[in-house]
Amino acid sequence: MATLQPSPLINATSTSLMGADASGLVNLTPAFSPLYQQIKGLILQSLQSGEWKPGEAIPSEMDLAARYRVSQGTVRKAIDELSAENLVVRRQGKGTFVATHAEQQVQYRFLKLQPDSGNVQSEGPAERTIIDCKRLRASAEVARALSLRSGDPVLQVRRVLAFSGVPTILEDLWLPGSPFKGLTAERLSGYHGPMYALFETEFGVRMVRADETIRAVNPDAEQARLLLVSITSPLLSVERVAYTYNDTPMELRRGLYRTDTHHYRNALS
Amino acid sequence: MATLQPSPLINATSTSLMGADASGLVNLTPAFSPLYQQIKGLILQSLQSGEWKPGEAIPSEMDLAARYRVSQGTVRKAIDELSAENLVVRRQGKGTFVATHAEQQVQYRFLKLQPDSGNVQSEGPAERTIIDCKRLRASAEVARALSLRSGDPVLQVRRVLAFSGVPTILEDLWLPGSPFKGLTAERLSGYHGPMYALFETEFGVRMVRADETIRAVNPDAEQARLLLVSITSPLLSVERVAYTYNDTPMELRRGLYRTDTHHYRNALS
DNA sequence: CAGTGGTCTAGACCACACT
DNA sequence: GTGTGGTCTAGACCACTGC
Repeated sequence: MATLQPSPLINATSTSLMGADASGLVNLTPAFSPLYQQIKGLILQSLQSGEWKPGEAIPSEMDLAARYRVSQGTVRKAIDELSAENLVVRRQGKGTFVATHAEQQVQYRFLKLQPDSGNVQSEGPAERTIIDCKRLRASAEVARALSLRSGDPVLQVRRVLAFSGVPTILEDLWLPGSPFKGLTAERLSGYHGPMYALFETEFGVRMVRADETIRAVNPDAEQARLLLVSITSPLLSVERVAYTYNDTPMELRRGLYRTDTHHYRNALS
Repeated sequence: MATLQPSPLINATSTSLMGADASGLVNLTPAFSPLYQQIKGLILQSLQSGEWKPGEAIPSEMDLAARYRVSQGTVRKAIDELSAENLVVRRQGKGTFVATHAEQQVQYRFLKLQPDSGNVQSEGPAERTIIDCKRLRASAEVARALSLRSGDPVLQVRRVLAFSGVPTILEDLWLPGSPFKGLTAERLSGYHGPMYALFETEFGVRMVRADETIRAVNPDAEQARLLLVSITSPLLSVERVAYTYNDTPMELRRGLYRTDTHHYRNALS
């Protein structure tokens, strides 16, 4: 747990010092970024490298300020942004913690489907059924989404989520083969809790961001069978690409949602 | 443009002063809020009351600090939050401006439908056709969404948006009657630009936030006719409630989106 | 050039959580 | 009590905009 300053920080000015800056940070005017952004980048590196793991506390603001030789306020601003991006969670009086999908509060953060009446809590947990889990070669489409090459090994998972016995979500997932080596249907079935939490603890992969593309479609015969609907039923198609740190895509997920008792909720601001 | 301090600000402590606080702000410990939150509330009031109109600059941080008798940093934190909520826009070197739907950059901020290939810009503006615009009494459902009473006067608008000649969006809107007195089909047809921009300039109603409920549905006969699709085509149903300041609902909008050449895009974080 | 928002620091004190 | 994040202040300087 070395706390050496990893590399010289670059300040925004060419010649003058700022405030009571004690570390003599200097910079050429062009190609620069604010100090707190650089600090944010350094913290991000430590998050990526696994120096602090999901659920753990990161060093206090004072410690980080000492480590990077900047003021507490600068560290604070860096952490503020990380907190706004849901990468860390601040808890007054306790510390700042690496965000995790395993917490009760933010479980299923990426799942926007809600029951029409009542809330997500009142509904109880989804009943999960793994339909399939196999290793195969990436198609061109999957490869593009995951930034792989066509033919690279990928893992494909198909599962159904049911609420109160009603199958509501049919999902196909594609995961890059190497980071998820060792993932099996048994592993998935045996785990109770969010899938992204399992990814964190078992494979060290933390999803931080995702993009969804939504369409209205009709299911094919097998999809209709698994969701117990007719092939003429309109369904929501939700294609998600989920990213780890560094905007690295780590999952392609195609969901089919029944929206007769549930709806996709989105807040615009 | 009076700059009197509107009301005594309440500080977080009971007896001691904070820092070099010169205004002697005092408070009982229970029932409090941070100073910058109170400042934010005061700025919000001025935004609501129309003291500063969309597109205009609000006073500088220094001016506001003097007006409210707090430090610049406290005003800054208040404005930071307003900026994060898209209520104001900061422009370095120029000032802080009341956000507006009329700006080129953030036009159609609430419209998440995008062409499958290319971006929103490359597509060019939508061709708009007002189908209907009439005054009527709020149904129970509409009344609930708009926080009105059943039977209260509302305005209903139906329109179609087409891209490259292809009708893609069919929208029904309901607006509370009193704030939008004087809105007619001609007014809407004659206006080129975002509808929410017209609401700002003509009716002083600024939409700041919205919730969308999304489902997959089939159109009825008339909807299918207007969108040039069959009644078996799956369509995206997007029901939106848009809010002004103070979480006051000011619009109910039901959209039917064709998703054969477009898709609903959502970023999760 | 002056004025604006943006960055950085330093120090004080508050609210909260644990021990 | 000690340590954490949270608030508030004051002052300095930087970066950008427009006169």
